[in-house]
Amino acid sequence: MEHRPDADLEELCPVCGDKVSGYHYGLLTCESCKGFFKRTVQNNKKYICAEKQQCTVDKSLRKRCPFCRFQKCLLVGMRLEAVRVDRMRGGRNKFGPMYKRDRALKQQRKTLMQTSGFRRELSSPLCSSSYQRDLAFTGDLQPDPFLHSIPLPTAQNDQTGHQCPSMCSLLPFNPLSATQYQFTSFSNWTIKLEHTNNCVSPLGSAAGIYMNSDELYSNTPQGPRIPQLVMEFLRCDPDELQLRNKTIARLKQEQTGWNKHRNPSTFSLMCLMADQTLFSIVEWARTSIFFKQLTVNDQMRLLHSCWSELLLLDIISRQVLYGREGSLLLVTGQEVELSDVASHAGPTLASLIQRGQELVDKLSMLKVDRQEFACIKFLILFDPDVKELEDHRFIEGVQEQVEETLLEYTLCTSSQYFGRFAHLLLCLSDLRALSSLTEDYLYCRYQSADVPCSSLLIEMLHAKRS
DNA sequence: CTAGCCTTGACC
DNA sequence: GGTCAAGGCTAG
Repeated sequence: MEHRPDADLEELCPVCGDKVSGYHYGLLTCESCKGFFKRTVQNNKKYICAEKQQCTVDKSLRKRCPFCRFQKCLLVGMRLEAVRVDRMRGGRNKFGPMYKRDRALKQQRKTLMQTSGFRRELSSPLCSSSYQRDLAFTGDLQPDPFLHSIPLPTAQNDQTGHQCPSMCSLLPFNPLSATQYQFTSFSNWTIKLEHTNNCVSPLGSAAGIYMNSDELYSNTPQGPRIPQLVMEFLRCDPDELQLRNKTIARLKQEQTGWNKHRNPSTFSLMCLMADQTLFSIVEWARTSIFFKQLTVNDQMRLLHSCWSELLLLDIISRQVLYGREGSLLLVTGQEVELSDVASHAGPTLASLIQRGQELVDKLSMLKVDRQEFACIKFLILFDPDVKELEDHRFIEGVQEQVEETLLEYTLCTSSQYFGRFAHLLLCLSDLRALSSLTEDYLYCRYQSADVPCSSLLIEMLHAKRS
């Protein structure tokens, strides 16, 4: 891809939307906002807003309210300290390397977006309808002995009884809606959602997610410098052993009702495991950075939109990280031979398993690690294309931030392999296509009354179709 | 006061 | 010597 040095200038000024003339005081802005910011800081100007400090700042209205204009300059990340106290002209300041890095990142992202077709509208060409119709739905994974023959492992730290609440009740009412926050400090991270006039930020993104530049990376003495946000994602990640124990406890509880009649089908067991995994996914999201700042409505919309992608990623990442070739590692810790699974599945399910396995192979070849899976989960969750979001801008900002973080991480850990990020995005496209097919399949099974009732899985299946 | 253009000078 | 983000200048 050819590099055009003036490609930056195609962007719009984050303050007023005018044409960008270059990097000024920390980020790409237009000439007039550069001048305005300089005059304001150099002359220590104090403005007053005649309205409610919420004036629109765009190219035509930027002169109307300097107070709101300056607030917006700070909000988008213009740096006070880039204005020189001594007024010395020319030369370079400490932000030089930052501008350089930002240029490289922007260029790389642009290239990757163009080449990988990452955006959802460009991906998933096989989604649902046409492809699904070609695969005749033929029903069941036969109730076969291979799963039942493996004793359920013993749960450690046994969990107490299970309830099956709906997702809404799992997401507690959030007393402060996102837009009501001024600042929400979280670890080293600050998510800024309203105007404020003192922030520290290198290259603030549109959502206003700010970090202290000294705290961008973890300080591991050996090995690659891991971006701090990746460490935060890892911290949010659920513990595999806990999930295993919860699932086993749930299955054992369900088991008490089985013996009276006959064993449930393998498919029903799989649904129960998926259902329990969904609970853990909701719990993960609910307690995760950024997500817990959203309104409950937005939380529900995001989860209803991406549950199957997260569910599949959970299964697939387990195979990549802990699995053995030729076998399927279940969330319970049980291992079943893939050939057994495939031979008992109908053609639709067999084809889904086949495609899933191909994705596992791809990701295994890439040696995708826990850090990358953790980032990908956030990429999936914060999907700005979801309809009717209340805080679309914030969600879009998180998405951009996570993309940048994942790109940085891949460059840190495998600089010799430049296309890693693009490969990961391509795998994500595959995952999206596959999850859509899987949803269709599950919905068919649900309509045939094959999916066990009163489960989160069913709530999710309904959500997108209602 | 605004904003477009000019000058400067450290860094590559 | 070229680049480009600082500060400076000035008509409107």
